[in-house]
Amino acid sequence: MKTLGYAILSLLAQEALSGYDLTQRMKGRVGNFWSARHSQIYPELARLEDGGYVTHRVVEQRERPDKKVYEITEGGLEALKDWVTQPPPPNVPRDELVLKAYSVWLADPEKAAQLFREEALRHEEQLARYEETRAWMEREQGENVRSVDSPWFAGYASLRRGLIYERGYEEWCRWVADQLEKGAGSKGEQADEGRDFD
Amino acid sequence: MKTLGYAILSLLAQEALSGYDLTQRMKGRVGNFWSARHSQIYPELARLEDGGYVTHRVVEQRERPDKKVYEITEGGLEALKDWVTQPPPPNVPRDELVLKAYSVWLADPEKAAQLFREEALRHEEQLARYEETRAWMEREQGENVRSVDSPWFAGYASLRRGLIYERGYEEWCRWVADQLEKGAGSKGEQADEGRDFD
DNA sequence: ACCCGCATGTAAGTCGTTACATGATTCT
DNA sequence: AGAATCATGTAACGACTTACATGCGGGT
Repeated sequence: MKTLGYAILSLLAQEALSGYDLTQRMKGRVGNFWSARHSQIYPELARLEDGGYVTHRVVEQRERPDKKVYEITEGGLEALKDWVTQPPPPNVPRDELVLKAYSVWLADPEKAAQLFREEALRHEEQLARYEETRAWMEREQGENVRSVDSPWFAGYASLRRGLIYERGYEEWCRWVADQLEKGAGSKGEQADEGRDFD
Repeated sequence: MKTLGYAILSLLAQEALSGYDLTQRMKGRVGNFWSARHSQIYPELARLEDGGYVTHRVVEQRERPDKKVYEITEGGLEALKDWVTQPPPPNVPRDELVLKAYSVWLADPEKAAQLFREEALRHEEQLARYEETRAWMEREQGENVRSVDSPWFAGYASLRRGLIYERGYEEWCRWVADQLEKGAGSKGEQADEGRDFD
């Protein structure tokens, strides 16, 4: 099974969901480090059902179209459990901004600094959203968040990765922007201060 | 043009290279946040040449097969410069380990802790490699590294992203592993100490 | 003789995105 | 009447990976 399948099972392990619900979740918590569109989700659900990992029942709704609610099976849960502790294949992150940084020596420093300041803002905003979620989790789910066998702990753990990631990203963007602004204007001018990063 | 094209131009902006050379570079410095195989590189070079971004000349070698050495053109350099300061499309990082963390409540805590310790080691090692490169850069290229119009500065900047990324990743892995070990053995047991992350 | 590094390509297959397609119900 | 949300699918296309394919020269 591919990773998308496990991503879906991860969500279904917590609650029964329709394809539509799953699509919404894939923009949220899980989606911060794994996203998918409905055009991927529906066929994958069919494959999962084929493999016996999930089952569905049709729920009729007044005032809404009918929906198929998927539930994880015993087999699905077993497969998921096994997968969790298997070492993942090495991950080479792709990041276009870092690639741009690699060619930033060619650019106008002021324009480039602006780009990195804007990106810093993006990540600051995302960080703020994460912090809010974190505060809410600790306030409302403080005990669950510390129980390693609770889904809250797991959600909190992946959220933490987001926090660290965004912090680091923002810090980096600002550092690049600072350097570009320091060095702008006067050609080849060096730092007399600026002992950083230690 | 797609990102891969700019990745190649980024390297050719610093020196003329063959497809084979580019393939090697794509596992190295640039490759830490953008990688490609030779099967992608050769066709892309042909497209770049078609678009007038690069030219090649055949270099005959004794004791080695002949090679095509590619050089960036004026047009290629302009395109690259323009691209550098354009805001990149939003980047949703995919990370299977974070996904595993999201389902870690289902797993055996000891086994999971082991997984995260192993991953922490991976990132510690990568961090050490980056630190080595950084030390070398600062020792041998101290002045260039601080000149925003030098390729060394650009290389240093992207390296810094790697350093921050790996530090954050390692820290996160260890935190997850610690939590799992703390909570292992006694069911639903909580933290009395462990005020962390503030 | 065989494998490794240099060197350059093509083909098949997988994964993901964008676009196409349909239809109900609620809100403005 | 028209847009927005809920709801489920398929088709076409693009990017990337793995595998196929070839050939020279040097080291073991």
